[in-house]
Amino acid sequence: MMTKQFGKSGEVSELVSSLGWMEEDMSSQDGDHTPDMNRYRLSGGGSHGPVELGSEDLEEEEEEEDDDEFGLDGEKAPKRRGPKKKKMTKARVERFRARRVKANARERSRMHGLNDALESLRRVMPCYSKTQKLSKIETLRLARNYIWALGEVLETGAQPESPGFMDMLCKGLSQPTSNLVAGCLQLGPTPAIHGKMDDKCGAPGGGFGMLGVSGQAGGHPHGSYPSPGLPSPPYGSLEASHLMHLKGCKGPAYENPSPHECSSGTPPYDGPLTPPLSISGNFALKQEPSPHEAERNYPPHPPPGHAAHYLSAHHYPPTSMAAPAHALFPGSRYELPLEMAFDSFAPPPHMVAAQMGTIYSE
DNA sequence: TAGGCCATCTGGTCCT
DNA sequence: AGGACCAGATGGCCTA
Repeated sequence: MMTKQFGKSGEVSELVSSLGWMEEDMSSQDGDHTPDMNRYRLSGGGSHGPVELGSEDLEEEEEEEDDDEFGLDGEKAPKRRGPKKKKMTKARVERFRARRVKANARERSRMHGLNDALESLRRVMPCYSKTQKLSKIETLRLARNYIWALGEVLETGAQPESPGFMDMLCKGLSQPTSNLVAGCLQLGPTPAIHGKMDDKCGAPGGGFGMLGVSGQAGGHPHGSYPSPGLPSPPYGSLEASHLMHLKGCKGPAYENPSPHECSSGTPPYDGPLTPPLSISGNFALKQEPSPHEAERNYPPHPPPGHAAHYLSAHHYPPTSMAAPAHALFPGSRYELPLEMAFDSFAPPPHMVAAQMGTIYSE
């Protein structure tokens, strides 16, 4: 591996020159992460890095041709099979570098495209905030749940403000994300959210329903996760006793879909989170394409019929969440009257369906 | 300070 | 040969 020391002056100069081409490469990039780039030039300690592509590679290749018959302990090793490696001439090294530089640039832009797509996904999630971005994994999980939940709405005519809706949304999400979603979905029809959806979750001073979720003082069974991006806790006043209990409604659909689902550090879903109180009206959010999307000329959404068909045919997440959600939320589990719990901002199901048509027909 | 999240580089694999 | 995709490695930033 990279156990070789830079002892020879030739190697050092080669290293310097190889840093030079990196310099060129990086300066040609968008520059957002220039500090990050520098570390690759300077570290040289990692298992990767431009250093490896310099003359060292060249020398290693040449040495290999002489030495690779011998193992580490000097014993005769079997001859390497396959075509003999071509000599790394200067020209080949240069071509290799150039290709690597291009590949890096492509990979960067590919990942940027992926991030753009993720960002546009965030914007159609029930809880979108510029200041408090969902992580990638949470975005995907919430998207899955959202599709599932909307499918339920279309399929069964269930109320999107029904008790199960938020449970479906929060299924498998981390506690902070669940709290965030819960807080967002309780936004009332205030100018703060009508005016701008870019920071719904951060709408200060009300708009939130009177029923908090996982209140700081005592609310959530798993503790409170005040979200940094939230100016004030929108989830404040609901007693823990008003929250659903995991045991009460834990069924097949509430089990974590797969043991791998939360492998990236997110705690496994271990209970229903908060009582769904209202929907913030994100359904009515008309999305504007991001600059990147506009550039890319994304194909149009499928027609409403297609969407409805898809949702109805696949209204469960593609994992083991197989039970109809509405079957899992029998009756009221809340001690508060519905008229208190659901604010008027929640769109009725037919509006939801209509809005889905609007979204898909854009 | 540990842990989570992220951007980036890199080499491997598959495909055209 | 070259591009797309992927996963591993690395280190920075942020937060509890």
